[in-house]
Amino acid sequence: MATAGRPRSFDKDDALKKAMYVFWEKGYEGTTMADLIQSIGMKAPSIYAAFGNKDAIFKEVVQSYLPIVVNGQLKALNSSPKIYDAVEATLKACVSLYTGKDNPHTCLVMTGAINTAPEHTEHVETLRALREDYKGAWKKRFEMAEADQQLTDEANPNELAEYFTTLIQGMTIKAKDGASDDSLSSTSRLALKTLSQFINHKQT
Amino acid sequence: MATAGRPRSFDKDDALKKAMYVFWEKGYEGTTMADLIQSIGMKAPSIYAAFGNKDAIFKEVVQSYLPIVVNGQLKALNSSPKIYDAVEATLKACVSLYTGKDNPHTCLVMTGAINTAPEHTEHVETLRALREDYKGAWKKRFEMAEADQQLTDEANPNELAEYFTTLIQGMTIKAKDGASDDSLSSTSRLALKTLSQFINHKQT
DNA sequence: ACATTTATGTAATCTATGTTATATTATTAA
DNA sequence: TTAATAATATAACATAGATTACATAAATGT
Repeated sequence: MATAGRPRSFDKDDALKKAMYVFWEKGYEGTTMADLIQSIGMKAPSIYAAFGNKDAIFKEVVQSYLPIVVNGQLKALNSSPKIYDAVEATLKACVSLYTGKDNPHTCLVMTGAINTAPEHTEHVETLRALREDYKGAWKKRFEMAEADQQLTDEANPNELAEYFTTLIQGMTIKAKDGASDDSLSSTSRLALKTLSQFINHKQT
Repeated sequence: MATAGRPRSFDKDDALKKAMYVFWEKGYEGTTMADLIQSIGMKAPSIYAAFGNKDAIFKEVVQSYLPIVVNGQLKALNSSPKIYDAVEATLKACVSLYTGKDNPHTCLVMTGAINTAPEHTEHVETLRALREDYKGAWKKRFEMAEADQQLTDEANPNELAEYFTTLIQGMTIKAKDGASDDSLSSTSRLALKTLSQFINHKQT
């Protein structure tokens, strides 16, 4: 039921999405309120009324960004029972995201808040924690593969997770620098050569 | 011979070094003139007289940082005629730099200017070009190895260069997030497993 | 000694950017 | 129709950060 008062003349979710793309492309420090005002198409007071301040908008933006990673990469990570195929699919999902024609060529979580002023280290820490979670998801997937005897004795889930997430983090900078889909794909292909050495081919 | 006028009461090279560490740790946007004033220990007018403005200081800082990469990583890249050993040594040099106890845990060229305001994209572009040069050095090294028949026919110098520099860029973010020497070292070890698959073991 | 030159510190200034005060408008409830 | 509520735009405000004006200090050259 509608409540009293003048109704909002814009859709908040739509505005959030627009803000997300701005932060995604320019990062927290590179984004100004003027940028957000322009992309959302509403004046400052309306935006402040709807979201709070710049920090609050960024927080909501980060939350609204997460499903992109969850529904893309983390879903791909569990898309196949075969660990090699799952990793291959996940890297493909990364490359698609980082070179997609309808979105900024990087990852908000990876490059959204690198060098902030001291008063905004909160966001740096938030994203760092998300990167840690992200690596945790990879580790868990490798532990599953290990339990499933798909990995050799030499394989270490934690090390493999670090290896792949390091590579992916590097890709987000490469993409921001303009790396092509082909370029990132061949890097993925090379990365998989390491994984293949840890795949257990014996039948149990 | 000394020229007329009151002599400068600080050493410019020393000041530049101090400024370098600040920018190295905090990046262009994360560094304020107040930070530089404090670390150099001289007031604004003296710093402006010696260097110009913040942009000019950053430019000098970047130039003064380059020898660290050249004398460390790029020297390591040519430290052995054997490509595998050379790459291994280079990765080791990276890890040492990114976890060294006397310096910020990242690379100024990789993370020094990621999200700047539009008026400072010049620095983003400068660092991007340096990253390109860096990758070029890797590519050249792999081309040498190729000419020396150390690589298999499947090996592609450009792809190998992209692969390793992507990984190294990822390491700079991992290190900034607090990754240990051991962690980065094991990532290096895994990365080398890909390279080993491209090493030509035949005698010619 | 004195003029000239350059560096220095204090304090002001300029500017970009985040945020809010005020008046107005559009809606619901009675 | 009128009161209450909430959103809106304009325009002002606040603040952090880069930069500079000005007076003073320390050197050189004559």
